[in-house]
Amino acid sequence: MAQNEKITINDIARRTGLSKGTVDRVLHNRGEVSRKSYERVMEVIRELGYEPNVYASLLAKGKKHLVAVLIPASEPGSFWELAASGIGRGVDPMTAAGVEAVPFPYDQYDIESFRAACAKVLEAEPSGVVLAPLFQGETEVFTGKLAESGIPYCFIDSRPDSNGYLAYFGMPLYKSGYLCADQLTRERNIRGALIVRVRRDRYQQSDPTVNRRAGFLDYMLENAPDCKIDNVFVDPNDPDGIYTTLDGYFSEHPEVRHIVMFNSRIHLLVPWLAAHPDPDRRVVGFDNLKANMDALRDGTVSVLIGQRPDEQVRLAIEALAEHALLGKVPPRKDHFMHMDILTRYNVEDY
Amino acid sequence: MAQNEKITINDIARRTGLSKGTVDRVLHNRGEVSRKSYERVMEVIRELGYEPNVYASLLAKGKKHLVAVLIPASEPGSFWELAASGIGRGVDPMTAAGVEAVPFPYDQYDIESFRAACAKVLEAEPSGVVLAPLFQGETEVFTGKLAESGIPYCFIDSRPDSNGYLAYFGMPLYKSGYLCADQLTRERNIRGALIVRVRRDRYQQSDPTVNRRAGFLDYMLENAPDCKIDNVFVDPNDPDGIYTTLDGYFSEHPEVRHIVMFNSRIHLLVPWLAAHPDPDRRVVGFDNLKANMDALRDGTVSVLIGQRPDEQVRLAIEALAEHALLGKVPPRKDHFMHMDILTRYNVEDY
DNA sequence: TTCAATTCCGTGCACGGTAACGGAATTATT
DNA sequence: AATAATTCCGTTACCGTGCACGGAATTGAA
Repeated sequence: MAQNEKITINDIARRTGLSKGTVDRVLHNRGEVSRKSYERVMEVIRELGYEPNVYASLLAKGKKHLVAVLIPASEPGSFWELAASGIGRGVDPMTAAGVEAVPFPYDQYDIESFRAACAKVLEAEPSGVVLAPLFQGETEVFTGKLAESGIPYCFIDSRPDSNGYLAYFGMPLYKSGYLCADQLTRERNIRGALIVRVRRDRYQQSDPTVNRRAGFLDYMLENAPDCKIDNVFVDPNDPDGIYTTLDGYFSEHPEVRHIVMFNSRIHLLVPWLAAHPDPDRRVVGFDNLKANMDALRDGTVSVLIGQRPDEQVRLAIEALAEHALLGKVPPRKDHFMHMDILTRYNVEDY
Repeated sequence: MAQNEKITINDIARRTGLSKGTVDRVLHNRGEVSRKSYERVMEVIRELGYEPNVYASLLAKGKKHLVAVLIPASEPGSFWELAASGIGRGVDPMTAAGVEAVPFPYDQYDIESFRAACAKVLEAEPSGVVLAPLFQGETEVFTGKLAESGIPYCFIDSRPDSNGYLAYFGMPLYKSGYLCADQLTRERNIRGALIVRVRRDRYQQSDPTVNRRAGFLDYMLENAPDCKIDNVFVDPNDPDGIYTTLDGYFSEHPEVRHIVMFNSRIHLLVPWLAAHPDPDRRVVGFDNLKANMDALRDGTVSVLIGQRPDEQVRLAIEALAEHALLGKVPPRKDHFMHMDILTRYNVEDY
């Protein structure tokens, strides 16, 4: 494959009668070049269509690009563990291109640990940052600092109203509630559905669950207005409480069958569900945690809606890498990812 | 970020008392090295955990790696157009790493054009080949030649029984028929279903459709043994014929409602479906062609099962790139990809 | 006009690896 | 033992960029 000869800065130097040192100064516009020479060089660059040789550049400055990934610590079986798995995966070709992604974990329930992680990130002087905006105010403070330092950043999972980010990768949250409702209501005349929420929701509402619930309720309003919809609250750390809560509710409301949760914790209901089998009940939850997928396999959960958090992380890293390496800016800012419908028949290869 | 110092071939040269020329010869085992020196070098390499610097290597040999993608010409709106779109996308970080993927299209109905494309690929001396085994015999001949030349290759879409490939990326075909049946039979007592096949199937059975049909029939046998299942054959190039065929069948069998196709051509049925709306009818097809997705949006098709052909191509290219650049061999050979369930509620962001 | 201060630019080494070339050391041949 | 043939290995010139250093050219001040 005889490519058309790649042109180098030497070619440009020769063409302009200048030296490669000067051409280099122009390319990285770090001054010390007369206006006349500058323009002449730029002209020839455009004319010949010069493109820098990435390996040579990388080799010369011997610098690896660091992409910091600022997400909650990945406790085993948690949603953020899935996200974290996107850091290593699929990034190998990029590693070869001189990009290294490094996680900066923090405790998602402790704002102080978030602040500490942010400080560490700034200290590491990364070429880019991937983060999930869990703490709204603090996130704003941090991204402000990033902007000051000229460090680009991408959001995943959710997205604040600000505007300075390079790109966002996440599920369309409102629509996912809609989809969820459609999967729950296969039958025409659904009588009732129960929304199970974790107790924390009452105080600290997370963006994803709020939006999903909104989409869900709108769908039901449009398509099943007569359906009774109830809410119960449970404590994730109290399995017995969950069991008795469900027992209590369903003994009072035998006409209600279907169950939905808008966070990733549907697996918490498995003990009760397994103890009260009902082939006509539909149970819909979110996210492909291992425990959730197991529940899908044994039939206690009907459908999971997945969003591939690992892909979100990977794409965000890629976007930042391309920005760092080639100066590329993604054509769109907001990338709403596909919502995967998981059933027992397609969960195996997920 | 002060990394632990990267060790270079110079370090190894110093440690062994040899020169970097010798170390290089060992690394690429191109002979002219005494057994003793060879082993000494290998020992130190292991000891220090040497890893070659990819950019330096790439820069020095100034060679781009070529990955040939041997798939049918991407006619607009066809399945292979989707696959071809994976060639450019997401490969950018790899382009930076010195890998270029180039399509070698051929006519999927003309074995001669396939042979010609194969010849071109061999001539181009690629570092790897991605191909879909449409012509069984000829594919075997070609992969034999690749093996002779030591060129690794990956299959996508489908996979022959041979064993020399580096990796395979595709949908689990049999299981996809199973999934398809589950999506078709939401209701308990389904009366009948119609399988629409393209006429060519009778003579040249493609692997994917055969396997899908097998999975479908097995599911029905297990879960809905009383369901009547019929087959009709249509000619893709004769829209009127399709219309009258369906008209004819359904006037004779009003009790049958649901329709399924195992190739990517479900969109061929849209004119008839649109003219005969039925809210209780379920129509399931495969692959996210634009025409199919449009049918999903307007409600004529209920569910599509997608396999992300672009991802398959991308992953195959990546695997070959890693092999070429770093000598990595994928841990598994067979990668069965997730089957996406598409409905009108999640088709937008696909 | 002369010398100092800027501004601008060329030179040359480094980055880590590749591969051609030729020479030293070893072995084979007469 | 002398010469030829091998085997083995070191040297060296790249690949295209980045960047420090120093010097030439230009401008300013005296």
